[in-house]
Parts: sequence; structure tokens; C-alpha cells
Amino acid sequence: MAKEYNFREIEKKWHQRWVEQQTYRVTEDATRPKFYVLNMFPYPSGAGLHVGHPLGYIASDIYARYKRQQGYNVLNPMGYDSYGLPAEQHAIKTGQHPQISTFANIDHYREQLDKIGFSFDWSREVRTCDPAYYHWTQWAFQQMFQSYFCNTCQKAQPIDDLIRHFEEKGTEALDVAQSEELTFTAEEWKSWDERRRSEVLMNYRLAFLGETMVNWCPELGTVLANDEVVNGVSERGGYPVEQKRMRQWCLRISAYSQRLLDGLDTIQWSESIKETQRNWIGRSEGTEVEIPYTLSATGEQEGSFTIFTTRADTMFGVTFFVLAPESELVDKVTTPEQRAAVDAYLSYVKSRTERERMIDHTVTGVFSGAYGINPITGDRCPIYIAEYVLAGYGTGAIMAVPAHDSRDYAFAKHFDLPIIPLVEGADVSQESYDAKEGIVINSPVSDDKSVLYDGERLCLNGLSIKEAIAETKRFVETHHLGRIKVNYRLRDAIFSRQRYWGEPFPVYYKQGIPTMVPEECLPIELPDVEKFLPTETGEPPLGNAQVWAWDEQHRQIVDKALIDEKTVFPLELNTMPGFAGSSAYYLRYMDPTNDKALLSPEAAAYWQNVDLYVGGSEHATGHLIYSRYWNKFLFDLGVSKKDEPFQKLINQGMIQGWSSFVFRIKGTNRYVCYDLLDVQYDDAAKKSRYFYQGEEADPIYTDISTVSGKELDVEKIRQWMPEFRDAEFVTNAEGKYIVLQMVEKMSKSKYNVVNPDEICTNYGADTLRLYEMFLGPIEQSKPWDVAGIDGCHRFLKKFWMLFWDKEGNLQADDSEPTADNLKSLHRLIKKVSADIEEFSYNTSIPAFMVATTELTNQKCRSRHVLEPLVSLIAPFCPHIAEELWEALGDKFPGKEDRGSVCDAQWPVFNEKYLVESTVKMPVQFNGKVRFTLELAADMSKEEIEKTALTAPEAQKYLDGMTVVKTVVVPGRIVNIVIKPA
RNA sequence: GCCCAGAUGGUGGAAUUGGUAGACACGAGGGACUUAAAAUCCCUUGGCCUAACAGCCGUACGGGUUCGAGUCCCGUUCCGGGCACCA
Repeated sequence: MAKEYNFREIEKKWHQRWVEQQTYRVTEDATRPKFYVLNMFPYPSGAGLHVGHPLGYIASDIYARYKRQQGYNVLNPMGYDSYGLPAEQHAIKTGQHPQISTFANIDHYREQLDKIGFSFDWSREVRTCDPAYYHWTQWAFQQMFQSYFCNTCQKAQPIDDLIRHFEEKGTEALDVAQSEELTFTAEEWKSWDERRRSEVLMNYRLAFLGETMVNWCPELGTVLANDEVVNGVSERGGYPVEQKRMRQWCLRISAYSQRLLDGLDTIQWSESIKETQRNWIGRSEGTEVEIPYTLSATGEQEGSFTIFTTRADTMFGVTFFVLAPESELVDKVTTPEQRAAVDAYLSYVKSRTERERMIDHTVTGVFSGAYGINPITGDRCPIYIAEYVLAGYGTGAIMAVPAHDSRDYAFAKHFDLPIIPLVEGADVSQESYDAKEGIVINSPVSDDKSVLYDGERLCLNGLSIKEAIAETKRFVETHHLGRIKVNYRLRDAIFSRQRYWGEPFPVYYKQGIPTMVPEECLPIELPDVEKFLPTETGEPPLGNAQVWAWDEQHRQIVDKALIDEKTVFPLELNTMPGFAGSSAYYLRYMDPTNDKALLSPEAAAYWQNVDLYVGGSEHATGHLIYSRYWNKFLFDLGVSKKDEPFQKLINQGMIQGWSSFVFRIKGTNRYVCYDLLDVQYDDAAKKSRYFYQGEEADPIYTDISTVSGKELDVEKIRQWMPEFRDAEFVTNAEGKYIVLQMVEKMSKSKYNVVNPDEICTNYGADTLRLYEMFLGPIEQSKPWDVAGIDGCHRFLKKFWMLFWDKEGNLQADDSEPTADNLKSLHRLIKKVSADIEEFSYNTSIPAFMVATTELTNQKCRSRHVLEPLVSLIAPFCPHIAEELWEALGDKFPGKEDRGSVCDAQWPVFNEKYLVESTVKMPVQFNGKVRFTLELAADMSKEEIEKTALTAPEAQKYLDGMTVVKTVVVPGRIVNIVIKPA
């Protein structure tokens, strides 16, 4: 009887064994090099784990196991990002506390994860909603509150240093990150009371209360960060978002713009993610120029304003100026005659939502009545107010150069303003010339159209645009007309959410002044509430808490009834956003149970940062920016030992699901087969519409379990949902009901979720692991398709059979391997090692299949080949590897104590087993003949040439020929070009 | 509009980074074993022309470099992603 590959038994056995022996427990070990592998931890949703989740986990698990076999001390932890909106919305609907559903979901996730055989060290698990964990989220927030950012040293500094500076010099010689530029003296500072000082300091703190325009989502009842808003609607739920002015906690992430940008050059991330982050940070180096203005075409100067431009070279093409409607200057420059028109325009702008402004780009604007004086030409140009200029970027004022900016061009055409081209050969009669390429013309050389400064006038004729920009910058700086300025698009992160299920702020309000709860009293624990919606008075849900205040004397939360007393203060009612808990969790894994610090200096020094981080690219402008900011801040404090948290990043693609649709005729209970429908594309609605005999039919999702192939199982759908029980199904001529199938993101609401449990049950975890890797490159998104899974399972059976004879006995022996055996083995070692390093596991699997077939055909028995083979497959399929490793150990006495296969040494590749000389490809051309030899690697160029020309295989080509030339391709191949003698 | 990444059989995808294009798997077709089915195994499978051998064409399209191009360079088309009245 042949020994069967009984994966159920094998996997069960090893899951137990790993738990008993704590195989994956990791401790700091100074004698071994560390390696830190990390996955983005999951949000435990009610739908459970689907086949997309494990993709990244398997990929990183393979890498972790591989590194461990190479002798590294590998940290490979897992945890849960367990605060979030779905749990809260579930709670609002059902009244059940979000912790109950969250914990239930976590248990379910854990059960599913355990089936797949990961090498996670579960003793290091973290949960963001655990007070012992969010203690340190709160602590980090407090540290940010107590810090400001010094621009000169590009580092966070204690706020006390800044206070000392104010006491001594006011704002003199201050170069720090700030919300707005304030100017005051030391005397003024000293004269202010505590409340005023507190407000002023908010201008500098890294965590600060700010009056800002926020993305308010009425449907969700909370504000959202910029990355949580997509095309004017909320990322979650797709609800409309409006702009609202609110007092919110913010993080001064913009202070770190330059460091966030520079850091990208030091990490191994995909170019596309780095590029996305660069776009998001949006550095632009330009020039600020002071523009004096007058209130009439001939009048005296009334004041000045500052514009920002990246195209300083176009100063000679300015024909008007534009202010953002929200700019404070609008009021100053509006003349009495234009007042009514300006007010009308401002109220029009106010009436428009952010979304309307984003979609609708029609030209609007109004003349202010004032004129700006171009400091280079001395020209007076009208000042307009228009919504195409944004208040939040640069100075909220621009110089308009219609010839070379398409937006200015559209505006100039609409208001019939002059257009002056400045680039040789640029035709601006139909559209502007925006490119930064060409030779500059039209700058006056000596006439009165340019202003002399200290005997110098700006002249750019003949320069390239890039040279002209540099020259203008120099001119502007030398003559104090403005300054070189770097702007960033990155906005500060809004850090308050009007929700219940998040980290509470460790902040109370003492006579209205925001005050930090003392560090030793942390964490401030999330209180129980009865209702998870905002209070009747519109306070966030925490306002529903019975006990939610701070008594400074007792330093504890006291009864709400005592709040009127002078010594009792209200605590902050907002909670922190989702990214708070996920911003530093990788540090906590290094020392997860430490209750004295976020992590000990020893743990930080050993583990440093994450060597390999695996997760989806959808976090490019969210988590992956916030974490980098958070880590840089902690690095400035000395808590984190590396400036960048994630050295190498791999973005696994999404596994999509196949959604299936049936079609219900409007207003009926009849469902029509997809074949029978007319499909029309509705351009306006940007979707397809379906018609059956003139009647419209709506696509309705049906569960994947009700469909096989493209055919609907009518009985199954009737049982699945009551609404289908009595439905009528119109089938096609063959009596089949065909559904429409589409590839979409896997989601509970689309009924297209495939769950890994079933595959584990039917094929085993090893097959699942192998198959998920085989599906295609890790970084690519691809639809889930079970069709190929049999192939992987079949391979594992073949692999298994390599080790057992027909009677079910292990057939390994001590014999010496043949040259063919070694060649097959070493080719595999080379391929698999290289693939793991490059994360192209999908191509390793065919290599395993080929090697297995070869060794089977060679009837290989030698344990000197079979043992390394088991080591090689161990990272991919740990269960089968353990079983075989154990069996091999039993067979060869004295090797019983060699432990788990995850400590088996990774086989070392030796090229000498591969090498042989072969003629590669004789080709004729131009009367000559060329052939190629593959040779050993470790020869000198001369040796290779000599070997090639004397190789027996070569002689039949060389006979009667003259060698024209030989070309040695480094290390491997020789091209020999020959012609008849 | 700007930036980034792509395009290879019926399908997912290989190709040692410039060296026999299509590995491996799926699907399809044919066969063996079997009362039958499952399981397993073997053969064929890019296109065209062939009875067969052979031959020709073929990596989105058009050029170029090279003894040699899926790979490098220039241009075009199409798909995906990011940013976007950011001056």
C-alpha cells in the first residue's frame, strides 16, 4: 500500500506540535542577526478572512521562514487594528457594545489564520483597542503636544525651549514650523495671561488645537482626513463631504515635509508608491515676490501683497493679478465702485460646495478695482478675485501669465485681457504654452518697460527657461523684491473624530484651557456608554458617558454630577482617528508587554526597524505617510532608533472576486437570463442599462455559491434569499439561466467573498499557500480563480511520493547522489533562493515541479538530495516539510534531535554542479556561422575563450573555418563568429 | 493636463536581465487502465502552409541600434494607477 499524502492529519499534528513546543516564539538574541518581517495588521471585520488577506501573510511568512533557515533571529508578529467605523456602526444599529463584536471577529480571524500555518509569534499580539496598547498612543500624542519643530535643525524640540525663547526674544530669529507667522516681543509674551499663551503656543505645537477648514461628513457625523476623502465623497460609504470651519486637534505633519520627502531616497519601496508620496507631499520650489498695489490706475501706492510663482521667468508676461476669494486682502483692495460686484461674487463662491468647485471649472471672477505694480516692468495690472486661485496654497495670490499658464489663459480670454508670449516660437493664439522648454524672448533690454535696480535691469532674452528662472530668482533676491520659497502641498492631519470607538484623548479642559492628563495617570480608558450616537445637543458620543471628567486633585475620573465643582474638569469628547493606533504598532511588537514605556531602549536597539513590510498600496497616502511621520517624531525623541520605520516595502495586489448578477425587470419579480438582454451604455450615468423586450431590468447581486460556471442554480438562489423564493426565471433557448460576471473588489455586500477555510479543508493549507503564490506576481491584482488549484495539489502529491516506496516505506538512503541528481537540486536551490530574495515566488513553484519530476524520473533516493529538498520547500509548505523532516530524522539514527524544519539550514548553492559545455545555437548569417558555448563561471576571459575554441562540441563547427571574433558574455556564454577559411 | 507602471497563446503567467520566446499550470482535444466512475498516467495544443519532413510568420503598432531585441533607444496607440484650477 502506497503511503497517502494525508494533509488533514499532517497539518493537524503540526499545528498542535508548534503550539506545544512554542516553535515560533522569538526572544532578543544578541548572538544572532535580527530580521524583522511585518504585515499590515488587519481590521477584524465581520465578514471574516477572505482569500485576499492571506496573500500578503503567506508571502511574508515564506520570507520569514527563509530568513530563519538562513540563521536570522526573525520577528514575525501579528495583531489587530481593532478600532474602526464598521464596529461602531454595527453598535449603533444593534446597541451591542463594539468591543463585543470586535473581540468575536478577532477570535474568528485567529481561528482562520491558525489553519494556514503561519510562523507568527502570537505572544506578541497587539490590539489597538487594548488600554495597555493605546496607553502609548496617548503618550505619543502628549509628546507631540509638548513639542515644536525647529526648521533649522529639522527636528522636534521640547516646547519649553520655545517658551524660553519667547521669554528672552519674543519671535525674533525664530525659524520654526507654525500655523501662521506671528510677531511679538518678549515683553508682550510676558504680559499675556495663561489662556493667551496657551493659544499662542497652539500655533507651534506638533499636536495642536486648530481652527481649520475640515472635511465634514454629515452622514457619518464626523470629520475626515484628506486621504479619507475621494472625489469629494467619503472613502467609506461614499457620502458627500462638505467644508466646515471647526476647532479640531491636528498633527503638524507638514513640518516634516522635507524629511518625509528626503527619506524616500533611503528606503526600498516601489517607485510608484514613492512617486505617489512625492505627489502627495507636493514640494515646489518657487519665488515669492512683493507686489505693491494702488486703488486706481494712476493713484498712489496703498500697500503690497505677496505672490508665489514657480515661473519667475514669466514676470514680463504678467497682465493681471488674482487673489483667492478667501484671502484677507480682498477686503483691502476692493474699491467702493466695485464693492457690490465683489460682494455678489463672494456670496456666489460661498454657495458652492467643494465638490462643485472640483468638478466644474468654468471661468468665474470679478475685478477688484485695484491695480498691482509689476516690480520688474513697473506696469500696473488689474487685480481680480477668482475661485481658481486657492487660499490654502502659496500666499493665496498669484501673478497671471496667460501666455504660459492654461488657467490664466482661459481667464484672460474670458475677460479679454492681453496675452504676451515670452517663448520663441510659441503660438499662443489658440492655447497657452505651458511647457518649461524653449528660449526666452520679449524681455525689454533698455527701454522704459523695465525698472532699474541699483543700475541693473532684468534681461532674460536668449536664455533657456530654466536659466531664466534662476536668473530671475537671483535678481529678485539681490534687489530685495522677494525671496526664494519652498511650498508643500502636504496638509496637517486632522486628528479629532466625533466618534465613540476610538482612542480617547488624554486631555481635559481647565477653565477652557486644554491641559494634558499627567503621564503617570495614563491610559485614559474609553468609558462605557449606553448610546453610540452623538448626544441630543450634538456633542460627540462620549458626551453620553455617565462618568467622563477629570478631578485634578484626585486625579481620577469622577461622577458627572460633580462637574460644576471648581476642581472637576471636562475631558475631551472627541476620539482619535483610525491611523492613530496603526502609526507605531510595529514598535510595540518589539516589546509588547512593557508597561513602563512604549518600548525599552534594549528592544529598540536590537530590533531597530522593520526590514520587510508587506501590505496593500491603497495605504500610500494614509497609513504609510502617518507612520513615517510618527516614527520620525519618535526618532527625534530617541524612542525609535531609525528615521524610517519600514526599510523595504512590498505591496501585495488585491485578490478580486467574481461578482455575479441576475436581472430583475423593473417593478416585477421576473428575472431574465443575461443572454436575452439588450445592453446599452448610458454615457451620462456612466453605466450600462439592460432591456428585455423594451422593459428595463436592474442588475442584482447574487451569491457566488448560487452560480456554477456562468450558470445560475435556480434552486440554490431560491433557498439563499426569501426574495427569490417565488421569483420567475426566464431562461435562454437551452433552458439555462446565464448570469453576468464581473471582477470586483471582494466585499460582503457584493456576495463575492471566497473564504480560505474551504480550501484548507479540501486541499490543505500547504496547497492554499502554494496556490496563492502561484496565482501570479505578488504585487499584481488578480481575480480569484480556483481552476488551477488542482495542479498545485497534484504537485504536492508527487512531491510526497518522491519520498515513499510502493509499500509506504521511506525510501531515502545514504547513497551518493548522481551528477544528474545534484544538477536538478542545485538548479532548484539557485532558482528558489533568487526568487525568494526578489519576491517572485510564482516562478519558484514551476521550478519545484520540474525538479520533482526530474528527481522522480532519476529515481533519486539519496538523502543528500532529499534533505535539502525538504529544506527548500519548508518556507512554502511547512506542514509537509515538517512531516518529511521528521521521517528522515527517524530513518537516519543520530539525527533525531535536529528539531523543527524551520531551523533546517538553507541549502547552499554550488555552481559546479550545473556547469557543462554545450553548443547553444548555431546560426548562419552573411556567409558566416556563429555558435555559442555555455561554460563554467569562475574562469578568466582568456580561459573561457581558449576552452570554447578547444571544446569538442565546437570542433565540428570550427573545421575548415576562420575565427572572425569571439565575444565573451560575462561568465557564461561565448559567441564565436566564424567564416569559411 | 502632469507623473508612474504596463501591453507576450484560449487563460494565469515564464524567459538566467541582450542569447533557441511561450517554462509551469489551467482550459481544450486524443489515448491507456477500469463493468463504470473517481483517481492516476501518456500524447497533442501560438498562427500559416504541408500527407510528412521541412519552411515561413509571430512578444500592441511604426522605425532604429546590434552578429542577435519580448528585453535597449526614438515615435504612436491602448489599458491600469497616482496627483490635479497646487500657479
